[in-house]
Amino acid sequence: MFALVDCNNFYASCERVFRPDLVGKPVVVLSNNDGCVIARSNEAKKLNIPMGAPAFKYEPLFQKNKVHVFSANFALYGDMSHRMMTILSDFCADMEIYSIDEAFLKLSPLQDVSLHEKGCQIRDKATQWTGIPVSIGIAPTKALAKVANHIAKKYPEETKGVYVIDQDEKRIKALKWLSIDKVWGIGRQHTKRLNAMNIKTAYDFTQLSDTWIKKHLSIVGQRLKNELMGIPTLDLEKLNIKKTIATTRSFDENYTSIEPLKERVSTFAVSCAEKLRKQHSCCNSLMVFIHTNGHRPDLPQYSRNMLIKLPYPTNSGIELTQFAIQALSLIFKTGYHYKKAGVIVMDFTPADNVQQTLFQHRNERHIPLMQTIDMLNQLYGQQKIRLASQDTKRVWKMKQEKLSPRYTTKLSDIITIHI
DNA sequence: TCTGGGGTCCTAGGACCC
DNA sequence: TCTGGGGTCCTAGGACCC
Repeated sequence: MFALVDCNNFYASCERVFRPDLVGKPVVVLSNNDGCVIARSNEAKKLNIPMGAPAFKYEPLFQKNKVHVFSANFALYGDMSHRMMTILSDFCADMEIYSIDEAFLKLSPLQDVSLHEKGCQIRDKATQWTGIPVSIGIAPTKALAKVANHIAKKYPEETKGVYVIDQDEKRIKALKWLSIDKVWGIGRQHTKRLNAMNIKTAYDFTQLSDTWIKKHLSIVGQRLKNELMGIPTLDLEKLNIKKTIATTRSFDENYTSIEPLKERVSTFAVSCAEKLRKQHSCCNSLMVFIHTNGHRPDLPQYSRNMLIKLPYPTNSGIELTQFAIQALSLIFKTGYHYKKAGVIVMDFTPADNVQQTLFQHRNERHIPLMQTIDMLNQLYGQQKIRLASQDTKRVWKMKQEKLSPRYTTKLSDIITIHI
């Protein structure tokens, strides 16, 4: 059986762990730049604040309802996630970390307790040890575990946050209850098409013919149907090596010249290189993109990307920066207000198994240099060592007006308790 | 004034090979 | 009159997830 453990309103719950005074009150967390709402407590959801709501448009509603607003604090969320996953892995080594706030556990047959009791044990320990409430769905397939999780979340009173689908009647009842757009793997486009055919629930979906599903939703849809029918088709995926890595940001203001863009792109390339080294990969291709603000149709729009094949695989921040700046220079045009840029690296090879080429290869001396930079940055704080092309004067700032302390990852931010 | 960031997988079609 | 058959690799685009 698969158990899906999902943290409730994860980012909002993280903010509450060290602010117990906020329990029962509406809390929202904003995206980078304090742009839009990316997490909401149940109380905030009840105020009809949608996911992705632009913060500036909802400011009056926040004020009126005393909504507690936070800037995204990914240092905190990442650390809390790590704590959660560590606790879950104690219960079950056979685990897939599916996202920052979700994990699938593969439960082996239990002797002493029922599945439901097991789920309750996991829920209690996870919540007590991290302070974050979780919901758990247990079922014979991953897609059905997702369905069970939905039920646990939707009916916290009745289920106490744990729901098990272990009989066919329960499976069918659940599928008839779940509307098609809530099914894992069915997004907006598929919903539109299915609704047009009068397919409204997950159950309706399982009644479609294999041929139709395969033709219109490809093999992915076929797998989903199997899973919903209770036929295990998807297994845990444990390989955690990424296939693409990106660092992209919107800017607080618009840039019209290439200089500030060069600085941003350098910083993004350095960040990609760091992430590459963390997973011991080198990349063979790099893409840079820039674009104007799509929400301003009154301004001239421009959007381009440039993908370059590197002459040799590398994870050196210096080399990637050089290539990224080259790419940027090729696509930059004056006369536009740039709002966003990014660097994406792809086409990886293992760092310890790099194929050399005859004429050009990476600067080997960068390897120990990057190790030293990584070490210093880890010791003295992120980006302590930077390239000269980066923002050495710390001019660039993300809008983060409501940032909470880094309670768990910064010594000076640890809370003091007065007794 | 102000609207996020980071991923995965699949398919069709073109270019190429013998 | 009539013009084969069987592959691989790559890319862009579309769908999805959190």
